[in-house]
Amino acid sequence: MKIGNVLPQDFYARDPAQVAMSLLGKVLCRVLKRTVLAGVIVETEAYYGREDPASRAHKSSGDVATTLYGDVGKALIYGVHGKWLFNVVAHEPDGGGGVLIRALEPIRGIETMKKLRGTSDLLQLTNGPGRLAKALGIDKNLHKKPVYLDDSEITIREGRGEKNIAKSFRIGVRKDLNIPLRFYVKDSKFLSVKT
DNA sequence: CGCCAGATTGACT
DNA sequence: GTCAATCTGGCGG
Repeated sequence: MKIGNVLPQDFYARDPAQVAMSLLGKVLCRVLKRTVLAGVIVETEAYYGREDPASRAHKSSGDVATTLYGDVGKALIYGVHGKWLFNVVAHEPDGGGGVLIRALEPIRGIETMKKLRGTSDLLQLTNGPGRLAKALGIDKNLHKKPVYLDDSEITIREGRGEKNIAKSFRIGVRKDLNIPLRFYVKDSKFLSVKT
């Protein structure tokens, strides 16, 4: 699997749902010390701003909400239930929103990921937002880092094209919108939930 | 200032 | 099936 160039910042200057769908098949690349950890994105979810009851920007003016309305293409690390979740800020110029990365197919640094995750089961390595964050050594230190700079510790790059895309409602959300905002590669073995 | 909820996971009864 | 862990921000549950 060849890892391509980083995606430009304006890739993220679109509707979050568009970006979420376009990110499938792209490669999330993490440089940890000297090791490259990477995986193909196979599952994403879109979140909007104040109008989205599931968004952290819904009734908030804190740092996370501000970041959701700030520069696109920045990593947004969100802590919940004792885990770190990895998002990318993505929205149109006048809006707010982001994309949650929910699952990866590991392609580089698999041994390191196994060590970080404490499991040797390839299929369990990155099949969930909290799991992939742990497998890639993602934590609050990466908050607000740009993912569109080639020498960044965390980047998103060109990968393979995906056509077999399906959608569903978001996972684990109590107050969802009435539209499907989860996107995934239909036949991937690395999804966070079976479909 | 303390308590609760939240986009989850894994351990335990 | 139930429960707790880690962290942030809103609210007085």
